[in-house]
Amino acid sequence: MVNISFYITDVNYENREDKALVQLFGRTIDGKKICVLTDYDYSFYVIPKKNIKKVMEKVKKIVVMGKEKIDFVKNVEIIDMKYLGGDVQAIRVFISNPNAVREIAERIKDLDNVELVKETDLNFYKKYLLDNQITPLVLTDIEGEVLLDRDDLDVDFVVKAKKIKQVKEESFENPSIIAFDLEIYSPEKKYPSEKDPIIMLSMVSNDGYQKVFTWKKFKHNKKYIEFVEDEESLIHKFKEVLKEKNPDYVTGYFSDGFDFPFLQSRAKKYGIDLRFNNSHLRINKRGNSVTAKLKGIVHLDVFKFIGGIMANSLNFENYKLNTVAKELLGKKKLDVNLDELGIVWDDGSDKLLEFCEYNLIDSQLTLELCEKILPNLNELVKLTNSPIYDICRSSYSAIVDMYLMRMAKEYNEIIPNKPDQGDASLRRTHTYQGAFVYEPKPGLYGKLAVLDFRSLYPTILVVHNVCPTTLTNKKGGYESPEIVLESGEKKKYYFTSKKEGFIPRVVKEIITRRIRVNELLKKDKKNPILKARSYALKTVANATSGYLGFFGARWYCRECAESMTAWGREYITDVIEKAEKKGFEVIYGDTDSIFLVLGDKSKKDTLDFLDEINRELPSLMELELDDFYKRGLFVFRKGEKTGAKKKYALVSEEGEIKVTGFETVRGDWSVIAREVQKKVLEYILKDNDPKKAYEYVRKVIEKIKRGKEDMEKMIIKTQLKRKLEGYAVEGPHVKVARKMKAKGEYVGPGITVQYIVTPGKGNIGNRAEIPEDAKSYDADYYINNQILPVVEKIFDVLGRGKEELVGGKKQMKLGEY
DNA sequence: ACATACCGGGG
DNA sequence: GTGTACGGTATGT
Repeated sequence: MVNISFYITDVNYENREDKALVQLFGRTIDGKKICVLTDYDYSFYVIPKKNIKKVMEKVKKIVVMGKEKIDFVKNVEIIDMKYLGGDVQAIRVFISNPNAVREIAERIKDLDNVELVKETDLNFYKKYLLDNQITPLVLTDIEGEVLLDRDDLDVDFVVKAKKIKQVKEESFENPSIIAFDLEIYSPEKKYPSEKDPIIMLSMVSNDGYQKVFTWKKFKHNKKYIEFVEDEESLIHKFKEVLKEKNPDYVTGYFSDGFDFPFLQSRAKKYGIDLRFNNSHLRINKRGNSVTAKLKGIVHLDVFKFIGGIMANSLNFENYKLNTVAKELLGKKKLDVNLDELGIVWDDGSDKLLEFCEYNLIDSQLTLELCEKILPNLNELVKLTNSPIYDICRSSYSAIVDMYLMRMAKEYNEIIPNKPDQGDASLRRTHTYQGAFVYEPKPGLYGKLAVLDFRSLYPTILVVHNVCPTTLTNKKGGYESPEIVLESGEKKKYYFTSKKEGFIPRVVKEIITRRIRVNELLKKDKKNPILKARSYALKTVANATSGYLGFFGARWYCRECAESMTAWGREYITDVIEKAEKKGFEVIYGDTDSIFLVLGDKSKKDTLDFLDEINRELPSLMELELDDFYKRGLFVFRKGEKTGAKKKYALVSEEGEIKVTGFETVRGDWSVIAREVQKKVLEYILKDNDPKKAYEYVRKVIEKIKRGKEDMEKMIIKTQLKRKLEGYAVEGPHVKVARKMKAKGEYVGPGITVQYIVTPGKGNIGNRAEIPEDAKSYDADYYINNQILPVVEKIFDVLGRGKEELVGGKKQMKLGEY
């Protein structure tokens, strides 16, 4: 028997003979990599209509034929539980083989007097963590036997655990991390496809290890560069280094979507199995979302988390590595022209050094970003009891789901099932009235104050006890504002005040914990762990309210969601009325925020108004000052005279631009369109010089008309997503792809098609040409479809129509203005 | 008007 | 092997 303390980093399971074993990978307190194996019987609940003992006897006897052996119910017991707030007597059913759960559950559903079967739709490792209330990344004590016959696992030792306990709060603080990044060879100005080889691989770890592996020799004096024979040995190197260093985490930027899938497909070419802990590198494709998973070494894709969960609060212009590194680290990528990589590689010149450095820096930045987000990941892990791998890729609803399930276990609540496809799509068709949005008057405004409710929906949920478990027909408790249903019928919902609902209770816990954390944070402003904790608590609280109306939610409750938005509308409109009574000009408001034009009011008047409102609000609710702003721009709705909701730009007193709702021009637009949009926003918001912006655009349009604009800037790039035969509707890029194929170029899914729209009549597709074959561009197309859509909304507000902009000559579609 | 296809991140 | 991403826009039919 040994006693060991360790931190769980990764949770998996393996099928052994007659049952599944949970595998807990982690790091011991003295730094050894460990895999702990433990028995676990999947358990779920059966709620009978009546005759619980009889039903239990029948359940006990169920036997099903598995692939190789017979599966049966291992054990049953009667247990008092709660389900959606009510007390129930349930049968708890234990099964050793998780693969048999679904079939046995189906058989039970067919028995007489069975009302509900619950908790069968959770996968094995999640269920293990929930049932045993195990939190990953928290110090875990085990007692067990060391196994000596498990060479298949790449760890320092393997232990079969008899007892597992988590007693201390201590969490895993110093994981070893390796960041990696690939560079791919590609012919000039083409985005690489999986037919192209990997030519560089950088690996950087937080213990100081730094390498760039590449297979073309050139002169250099850098220690970090190591030459290898060819692409094949480069891939072997990746595997070797990862096995040798055996880090807790391996990280990349968009490595779920790019680096790992690419590595996998190139490795396959050479018959290399990227195998860790007796398991392949697993690439999971679902729709457009790809994940890459290794067993025992946790893969964290920095982009997935920053561009997913964190993006909501960060609100960056985009989530490219360069932008994110600039914003979060104050560091930039090395500025090289990647279009030249292929040429430089073919030349084999010393310029390759620059690209190696570029490759290295990408890994360094990724590593730093990973360390930066680690506190946030850790706090969410501890809040939800989910493995960090899952948290890194989770949606908001998944995080709430996990948090509620974890709390359900603490409060003895049976977890509701996820809706099946039918239920989910039915829920999807039910819409309900959302938040109140005050329609802005389009224009450019000076001196603004923005106020918002701190966690409006979560506080409403708590204050009015909104929960599927408290929803009732009886009056006397909390009565929602009047709600207009889809049918036009008016209705109110009631929530009892006699008992606290499950969700209000757990959300209140979060809100009060966050208030406490924020108090500590005031004294210790830069503490990253406290910051991350506050952030995690806020994230979960805010997402819970949306979750109640989310079709895939376990604790779905449309009435709750409807009531919450109704109360929200009441609170915000009330504040708007009061502000107007005070003599403030309200210019805009959305859900939980209001925008005031200060005019002759002072900042102090604003703060006094805030105090006044807060004195009247229930204690948990609070209206806060978001900030004062120098200027704000509100634009028209497309083709209408009214203001567009959720679309505005503000400049802070420090001169920082905050843009909301303006879709920044994407990669499938021409360079010229992107350039124009960027400059126009800058001229107007930063320099406060609309005239300059206007003149700038006029000049660009002139230049385009004269045919003098750079052809390069007219190139539009679109990815080919399927085989040419697979298209029912052929867009311009598909037609161009056919031309490429006719010229003998490789054409297949994944390639990027570039084209320029040339003059002529008819479909854009018929006029789209391969850039090198295009002699001229269609000025009308570029003005009407690329430049004007980007700027017209902004100029409309400033009272300058686009007729002036394009000059006397009429453009297509101009009539409507 | 409706259907279809692509964007994001990555070289 | 978990879930069936998603909201927005342009082009074709």
